[in-house]
Amino acid sequence: MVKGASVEVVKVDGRVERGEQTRRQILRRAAEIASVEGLEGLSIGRLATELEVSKSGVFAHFGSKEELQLSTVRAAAAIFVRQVVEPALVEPPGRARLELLLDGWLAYSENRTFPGGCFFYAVQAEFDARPGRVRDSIAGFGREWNSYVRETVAAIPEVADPDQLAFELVAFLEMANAQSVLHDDPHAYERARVAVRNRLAQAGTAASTALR
Amino acid sequence: MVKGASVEVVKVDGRVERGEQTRRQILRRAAEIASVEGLEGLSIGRLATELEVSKSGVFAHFGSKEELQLSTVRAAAAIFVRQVVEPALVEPPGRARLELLLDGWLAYSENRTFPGGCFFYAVQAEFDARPGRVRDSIAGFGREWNSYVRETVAAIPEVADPDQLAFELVAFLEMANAQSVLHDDPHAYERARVAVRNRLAQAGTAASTALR
DNA sequence: AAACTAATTGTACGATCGTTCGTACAACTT
DNA sequence: AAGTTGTACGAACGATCGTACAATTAGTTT
Repeated sequence: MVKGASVEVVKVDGRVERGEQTRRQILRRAAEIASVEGLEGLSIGRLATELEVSKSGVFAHFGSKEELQLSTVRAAAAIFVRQVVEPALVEPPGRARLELLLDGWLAYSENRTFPGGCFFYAVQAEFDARPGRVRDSIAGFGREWNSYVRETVAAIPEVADPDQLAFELVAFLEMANAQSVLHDDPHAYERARVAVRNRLAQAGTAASTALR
Repeated sequence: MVKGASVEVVKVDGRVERGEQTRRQILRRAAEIASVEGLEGLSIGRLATELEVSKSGVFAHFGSKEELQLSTVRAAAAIFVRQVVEPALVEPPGRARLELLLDGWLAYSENRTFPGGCFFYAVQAEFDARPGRVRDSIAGFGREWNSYVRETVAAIPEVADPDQLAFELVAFLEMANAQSVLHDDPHAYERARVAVRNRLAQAGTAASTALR
């Protein structure tokens, strides 16, 4: 067996290697800025200044601001998946996985993975009413997230209406993020945890169907 | 009695009258734009072009962009109060007033009083992580709204924890707005109505305390 | 009719925006 | 060693941003 042949994929070009590292640094910083200032408030010049590189150097990586925004959204989605979705996969589908998922989300918001709180909360509100590829991309990730929560909820046998329950649970999460960031109120997360616990307890009883 | 003496307040100066009307038109349009593009995306030049007045004419009314933003927030708050808060006052404090308030909010979002959905949802997410007077103003109105919902909830005798219930109810409203605008999904409002009905039914039973 | 006042306008400014272009240099290929 | 490729740079572009200020128009007061 040739050593390293399967570790270093195909390319070992030091130039593109360096380029990709620069690109990663740009995108990480871009996601941080965008979570605070929005994807429109994110400017190429400011990004270059903060990273101490040239404006044209930043621009060359993406070719247009729209492409930078799209790449930033994708990069933030990867961070979100690694921080929220993947840790919950250690549990098999069911209530335990759901609780890990929701707790993971609240931790992701609370520990300020992005300085402005949840990246997607910020950019969804920014682009929800505009046309364009950036909005479509954001909406696509939002749909993916909603679907995943719904499926995770649906894996619990007692749940009667997964769509409805997923709607309410995600509402608690986003509300906690919004209240915490806007009002510097750490109690919001405890409110959300109580709401989640209460709602899941309700879903586990026959009363949930009787209440219709 | 002198006719009209109490109707036309003190001033009858046609110039300031015209000025105030212009100002109202500017602010109405500004709130519409800001609900879609945000308060930063709102530019004085664009505002002037759309209203077919001069850029300096718009600017003169406010003296700075920050003052325009602050005035826009106040104008939007007045519209919100008239459309959501005041109609619910026809009912005395209690469950009926709360239901009117929540239904009023959902209608305010659903019928697109502002083209981008709820004005405050949009600008809260935009300014929540930035410092400054505009953020402070938005946060102030947000606190007022939260307090009012909490007090309205607290007027219902069966409610054990008004803070918690208000948190959850508002979460449903904002989630409906967000889903509706981003995904063009009118069903989101029905989801919110179901969630509200279900949660209020739960609050009216002894089970709400037993579930702790 | 003249003097005054308030709303609105036109012109101009410096700064910053996204974008384009030619160039410099390091790294890889032959 | 010579040639090619990829990243990063500096300078400049037209457009738009918020802002400043003098001129103009419309309405009120004397």
